[in-house]
Amino acid sequence: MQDELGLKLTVRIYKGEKAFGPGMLTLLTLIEKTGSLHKACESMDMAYSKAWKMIKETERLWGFALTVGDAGGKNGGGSRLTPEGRLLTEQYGQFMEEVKEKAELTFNKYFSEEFLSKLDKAGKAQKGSGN
Amino acid sequence: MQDELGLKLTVRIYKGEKAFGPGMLTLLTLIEKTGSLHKACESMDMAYSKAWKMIKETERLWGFALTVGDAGGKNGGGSRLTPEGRLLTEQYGQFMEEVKEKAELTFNKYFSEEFLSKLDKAGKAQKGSGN
DNA sequence: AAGCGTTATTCTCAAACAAGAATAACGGAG
DNA sequence: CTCCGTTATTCTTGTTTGAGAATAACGCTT
Repeated sequence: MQDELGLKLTVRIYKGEKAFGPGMLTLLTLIEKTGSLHKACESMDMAYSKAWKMIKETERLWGFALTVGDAGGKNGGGSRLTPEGRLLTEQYGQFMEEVKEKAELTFNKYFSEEFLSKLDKAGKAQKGSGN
Repeated sequence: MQDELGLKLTVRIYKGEKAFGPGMLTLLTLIEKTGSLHKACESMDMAYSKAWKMIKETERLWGFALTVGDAGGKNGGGSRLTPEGRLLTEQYGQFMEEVKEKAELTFNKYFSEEFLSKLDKAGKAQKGSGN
């Protein structure tokens, strides 16, 4: 059996350069959930160094910190979101969700069974034609 | 404030693997316009070999040809879209356009001036932001 | 003081990706 | 019958990407 048709959307916010995308959403969400950049990286299977660079770069672009971290202490330390980090994460998340929902509906409209069978027919019609 | 905030959407159709995206749209559109894969590649500054591989791979996934080409002849030959190729290109193009339009509206709703100033305030509320 | 788990930072190495060269075949035009 | 511009195909090379190691500092806990 053939694979079903599916849609994948990537929603990125730019500020000249790329300023926020799905990777940051996952990362910051996991930092908030786990309280640690280290654990967040493990969860999403991303190298710590990469995550750290991503965050630094994003912070540079926005001009404010998204996370704050402490090394040492009870559990070795940890990271948490700044208010701006939390706000941005939340807003982007909701935005992306809404866009995806709408896109999914639009997708079903354009790539319906009807269209697919039309595609199929076009294929059959093509037998020995010299367009 | 420096650069304005902007949105970039990538809309990809999957059939298990990636089956159609913005690159194919541009490529096929240019083939239709120029009548040649060679010229299309030049126009969009893409290596011929890469474009050719992309097309082959996409055709494999869909199970039908998207382009047909002739080597030799009056102008050296050329390529054109099959009916399915044309249909798919058109449909994806319209779909993508509609999704982008809607997403743009949603973007303006979520990343309004109001939200941006809220973000700014959150930043000010944060004490010594010695980043 | 040693150990632990973390943040922070830089470096090295391999894999993925894309560009461009090289080669062959084709068929009309000069 | 060679030249031209194309399709078609593979190979080499350089760039970009990301993973993981290495190193240091930190502050609880034992």
